[in-house]
Amino acid sequence: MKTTDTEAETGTNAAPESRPSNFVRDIILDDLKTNKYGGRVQTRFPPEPNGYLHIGHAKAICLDFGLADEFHGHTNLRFDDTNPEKEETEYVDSIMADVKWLGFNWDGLFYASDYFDQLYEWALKLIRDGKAYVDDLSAEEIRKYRGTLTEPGKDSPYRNRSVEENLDLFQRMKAGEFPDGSRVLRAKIDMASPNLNMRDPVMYRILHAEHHRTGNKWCIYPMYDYAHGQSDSLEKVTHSMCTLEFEDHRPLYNWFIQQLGIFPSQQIEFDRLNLTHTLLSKRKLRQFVQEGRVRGWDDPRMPTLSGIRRRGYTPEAIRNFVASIGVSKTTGSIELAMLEHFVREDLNKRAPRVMAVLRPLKVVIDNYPQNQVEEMDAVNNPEDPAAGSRKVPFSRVLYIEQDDFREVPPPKYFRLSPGREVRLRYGYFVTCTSVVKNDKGEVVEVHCTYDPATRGGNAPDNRKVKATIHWVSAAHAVDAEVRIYENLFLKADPSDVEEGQDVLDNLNPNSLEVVTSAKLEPSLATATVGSRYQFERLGYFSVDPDSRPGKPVFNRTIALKDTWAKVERKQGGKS
RNA sequence: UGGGCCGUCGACUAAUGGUAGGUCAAGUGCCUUUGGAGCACUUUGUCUAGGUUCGAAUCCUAGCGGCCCAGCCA
Repeated sequence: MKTTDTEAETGTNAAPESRPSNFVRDIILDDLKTNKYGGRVQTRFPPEPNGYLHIGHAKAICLDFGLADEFHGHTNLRFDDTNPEKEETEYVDSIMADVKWLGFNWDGLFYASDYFDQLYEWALKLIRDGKAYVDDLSAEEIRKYRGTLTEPGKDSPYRNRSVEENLDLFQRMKAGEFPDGSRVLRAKIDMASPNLNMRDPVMYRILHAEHHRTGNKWCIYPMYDYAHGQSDSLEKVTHSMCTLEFEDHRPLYNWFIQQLGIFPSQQIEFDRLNLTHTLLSKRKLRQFVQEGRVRGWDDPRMPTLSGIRRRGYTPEAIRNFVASIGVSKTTGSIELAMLEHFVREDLNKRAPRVMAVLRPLKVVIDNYPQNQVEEMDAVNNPEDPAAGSRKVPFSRVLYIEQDDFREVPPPKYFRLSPGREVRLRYGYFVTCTSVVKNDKGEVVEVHCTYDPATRGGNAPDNRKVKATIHWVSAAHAVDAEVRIYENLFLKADPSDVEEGQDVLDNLNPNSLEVVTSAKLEPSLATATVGSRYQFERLGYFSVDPDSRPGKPVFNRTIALKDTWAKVERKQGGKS
């Protein structure tokens, strides 16, 4: 297993000693010390191909691959494809693409369905050993016989069939002699166990369904509990990490391995990722897609890896985020702000700066020569001198952001207003002299004068201005569509719903805002799909695949921190 | 109300019987040709009650609180 080194990774591989410890690493360290597995570390990432991967899976991926990597071990990608009714090749493909994008390469590529023959042989063995039996009870009867949380279950009347009869029936189940749901194969364990998973769990069910890989070869399919541990064992997995809800399954995981006398993989459970303002449920996400609440699995508002990739998040940011949140067994919820911090941190280092105006307000510099155009020098990235500089055209008519002008400036507002001088970034100092309004009284044009001595943005007399604002030359501007996203959920906990409502009622109706007439500096005319920029003073933006020649489409990845917005909020909102 | 797991700043997480620390968030100041970034500083924490111990966030007991389990899903 190796991580794929992407851009600007030099020196960011933190020294192992500075890595915060966690209980999973401690277990591995201990196993290494006691030579439990001959010094070997083998993990696996085992998604079911029934949907797209989301940020929660990123935690598992980073853990599975990262821990193995740390101890020079190996990691397999294994598709847990034991339920043909839910699984599709489309999902297999997207999962592989997402894992690679995150920066990981698997050693072995496996499918639980690779093991169907072996699993079947092992089932025959368990039957012969008197550890499994065919049950004719219906699903509902099985539920009734199972008992409850507080009452023990009852043995099925079919529990004590002879080995011969069980063998015959199970082989005929496989041969397709019985309809779906008519019989199951169950492990014979303990109907009175306080752990419901041990009350004779179902091993095989009859499903006359086409499997995305094995086609119609099988009409009986193993259950998760019967397939997972043995799959781990077959791959000689040493540390099988999964989420907390499988804790109660561990005794069963161990039981099958023990009865079969096969390689003893060990299951270790950790807390799944929960993020505020975010829903991480494949089922719900699928519903959003199917009901058209979002544009697809890769809608930039989705917490899927394909969604956040399209939005402009980087794999490095996600890996840093996951590393920072740690691993434990406490059930909690991480603030979205934490994720956003790592996205900004990474983008700040790598994203070239450009000037773009989202909501244009026309500015005319009255004393600037009518047809003059100057090429101003602009730094591409103040965080990265190697990024160099570019030329940006300056002329008499410009666009600035509507927010950067106020006819009546509120307290602490430093930007342009009548009589005030500000700096046009990389341009000149300009002073507002007058405004033009439409019949509704709205300012539609601002007139200024400039000081020719301040070319580039510095005054020879050292006078200061309190604000620097960005601009785009009207004659040179590239028109663009910009999509601005808000959280899909305004509530920190999306599943906190009123009586009789569901999460869909919590969906933020304003999660997408499309700005159709943004003005970009001309260097952006050739921006390639997927490339990321900082629009100065606004945020980070990336080029969407919907872009067409001459009409780029940008997604706002995330806004810059906005101290003014905070000040304004404190003052009681916009005036 | 049976079983399992878990309780450390607002959030996440470290301290492995010996100085309660880090990151995010929040706040203050400095700096600034991005009200960005950066730098410095600050606030707030061991669920409760007993016990063991020279010493407890850590071990024990009880209580309280949270999460998970009654699919022929994973």
